[in-house]
Amino acid sequence: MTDRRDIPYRFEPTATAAELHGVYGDLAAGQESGVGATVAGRLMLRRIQGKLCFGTLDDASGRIQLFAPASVTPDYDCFCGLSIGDWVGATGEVMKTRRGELSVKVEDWRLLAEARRRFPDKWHGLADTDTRYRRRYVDLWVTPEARRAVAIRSAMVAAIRAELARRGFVEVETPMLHPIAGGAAARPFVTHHNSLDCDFYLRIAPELYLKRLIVGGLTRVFELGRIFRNEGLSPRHSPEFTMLELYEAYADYTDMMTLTEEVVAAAATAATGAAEVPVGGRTLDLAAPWRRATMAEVVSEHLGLELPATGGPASRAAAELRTEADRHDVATEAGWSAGRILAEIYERRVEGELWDPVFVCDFPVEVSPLARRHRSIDGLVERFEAVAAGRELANAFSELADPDDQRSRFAAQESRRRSGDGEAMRTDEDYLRALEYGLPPTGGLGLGIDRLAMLLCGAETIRDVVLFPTLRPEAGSGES
RNA sequence: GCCCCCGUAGCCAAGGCCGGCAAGGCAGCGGACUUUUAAUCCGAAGACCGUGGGUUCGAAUCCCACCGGGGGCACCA
Repeated sequence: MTDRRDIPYRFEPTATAAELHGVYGDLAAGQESGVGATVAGRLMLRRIQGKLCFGTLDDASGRIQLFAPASVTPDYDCFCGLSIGDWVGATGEVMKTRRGELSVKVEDWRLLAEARRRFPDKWHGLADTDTRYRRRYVDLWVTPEARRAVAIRSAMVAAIRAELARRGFVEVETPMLHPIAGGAAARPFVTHHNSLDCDFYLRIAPELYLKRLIVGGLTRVFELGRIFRNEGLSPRHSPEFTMLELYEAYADYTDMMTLTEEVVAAAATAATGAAEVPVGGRTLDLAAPWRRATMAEVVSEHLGLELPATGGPASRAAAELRTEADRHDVATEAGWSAGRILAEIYERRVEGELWDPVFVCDFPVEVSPLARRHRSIDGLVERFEAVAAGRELANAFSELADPDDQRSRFAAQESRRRSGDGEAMRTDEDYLRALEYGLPPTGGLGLGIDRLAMLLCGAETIRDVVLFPTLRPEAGSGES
């Protein structure tokens, strides 16, 4: 008759494992439903009893047992000869075994794909991280957390899009190939376009293009996409990662705080069922509202003394902060303002200690070349970083709209670049031209999607929320 | 770029300090078994011990270099 090794061109499952458990979970042990179903998936376990064979089939939804008596199952010997890892489609009555395991009685079956390579140990799975990342297609079958991370991340991103759509934001796509790598301080990847015969940079941020769109009259825009930074790898850094950036006309950074805490809490609830998530054995409560504090406040709290936030490089405030920096082993440079030193102490010694979500507000102007000057404090800008579980989640500001101020900020960056700072920003003349057409008051926000996914998944490394992490290419072709 | 740790069969792994025939389990192969749940039982097999050098009568084990991974530092508005 039919050759069971023949692979069909299409196959129609009528139910998933989860659906069958939902509908027939109440069957009594040993009971037959009288209803047939067709399931498909990978055979992950197999128990042969002579004239009776049990298999465990995994599909995207979960697991279902295959119950195959020799008297019922066609080509029974072939069925028993299936390997762990083979893709199988099976049709038959839904029933429960005497021991109460919901099963499909295999009255017909097809091999859908052969697993020529042996699967990892059914109990211990994959322990070698290198293999897990390089062969994610195997890892996804044997590591439940890997599948869970995919589901959580997907639900999280969907919820973010839904929240933004509900608020009237328009999703756009701006270039990834940039003639000038702008919008952040980072080293870019360089590539070359042949027919234009010029170099392009993979974007390090979409910021400058999105603000051009605010100038263009799109008053609420966002982009959710990959950006690239040619820098070191770590459990929190990947050369390519996903960023949400959004811009809202007529809004300032306080509006961005409200938006951030609401969107993040909604995403957490949608993805994990609660705004409280377990992270490293502790609980992180992401429910709004989050604490708001100035950088000077959080640093003062952490060091246990009142510290100033502003003052020129020669001021008493700067001297006082430099003393504290030295005391806490934070390196500073001559010529730094009080705010710059404060920011350095914050980044090196305080940020990692902040557990509950907090908006750390008001950064020094020198490290924020695209943010608008603070409305009441000289030397600072209206900017915040959202921090949770010691990790930076988001960065936002009241956007700098004044083209003259922006030009002088770019000039300051250029002079830094001349003195050897490879990450300083370049002047973007077209962006200045856009500002000269008029950018209304605007609030902008950047949110690290991978970092948030890490929190929601309880992941210790960014590689666990990225399907195919960047690795050095394999030298050989593979094993066996 | 620097420092530390790891690499033993398709997978999980013992052995490494203190050099002497490379344990065990899963998967795979052969056999038994009609209600199993990591099925069980019997049998046979499977290893350039990451790669290349060195020390030694003898190296998975000690030393050096390299490759790959992990962690830390630096870098990361």
